[in-house]
Amino acid sequence: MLTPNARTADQSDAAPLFAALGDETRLALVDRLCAGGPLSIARLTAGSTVTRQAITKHLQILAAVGLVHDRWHGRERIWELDTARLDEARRRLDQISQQWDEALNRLKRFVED
Amino acid sequence: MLTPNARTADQSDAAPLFAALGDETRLALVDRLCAGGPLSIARLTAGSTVTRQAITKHLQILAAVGLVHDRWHGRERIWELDTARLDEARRRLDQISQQWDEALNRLKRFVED
DNA sequence: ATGAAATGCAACTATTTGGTTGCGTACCCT
DNA sequence: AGGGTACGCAACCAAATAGTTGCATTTCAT
Repeated sequence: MLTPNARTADQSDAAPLFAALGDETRLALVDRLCAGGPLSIARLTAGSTVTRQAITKHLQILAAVGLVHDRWHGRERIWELDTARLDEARRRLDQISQQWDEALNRLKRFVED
Repeated sequence: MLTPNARTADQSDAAPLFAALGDETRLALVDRLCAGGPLSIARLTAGSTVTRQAITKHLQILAAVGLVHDRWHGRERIWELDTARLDEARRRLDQISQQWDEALNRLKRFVED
């Protein structure tokens, strides 16, 4: 429809995603799941400075924005990156950065006139 | 050098950047500065639900990660996107998403074996 | 069957965060 | 000169956040 006030269509709920990533511990968790594949809470806790319960909470926050999901395997709760959602998130990041890029180019053209 | 444990080189301080973007109000500010060019605090406050002081604080948070910077013009404090840093941030986002992408592909290959 | 391992749940705490109000100051304009 | 406009600074507040500890539950392995 391209209404005059179109702005920010898809990035409307980008803030919670950024917020979920805006923590060192959580970013490290994403990192480890990225590099190491599915891991149990105990595994993820080992090497971390914080307690298992803290790790659990962080994982739940990541799950709330769909970046990870869990699966039970015996007495272990295995967490893994949600590849579909993660890819979606990646595309959203690209999209936002592209929006910024376009806007910046417009600004540059404006300044250079 | 490609050491065995290379991971996360440049995304070390990505968390504060994500955190700065992880707030609706701040994301909206970035948005407005993106679309509308440099604006004063009063201008940025108009149309927002929160007070001028709140806006000021948010701008300072964005400034702390280098996304915006300010410049005095008479009695007005003009805020604008820091294009250089923003571009850097954009590239960092791309880089992280690419890292994720590669890791996910590795995971997929691993699963499909 | 029993003990250790992996986890959940709940209560509690301290710090950070997002926001406010009140008041003072600098600047512009008529 | 004097009033309105744009802003800073500081104190304050409520809610959210990141973390803890303590205890109960399930599951595995011997």
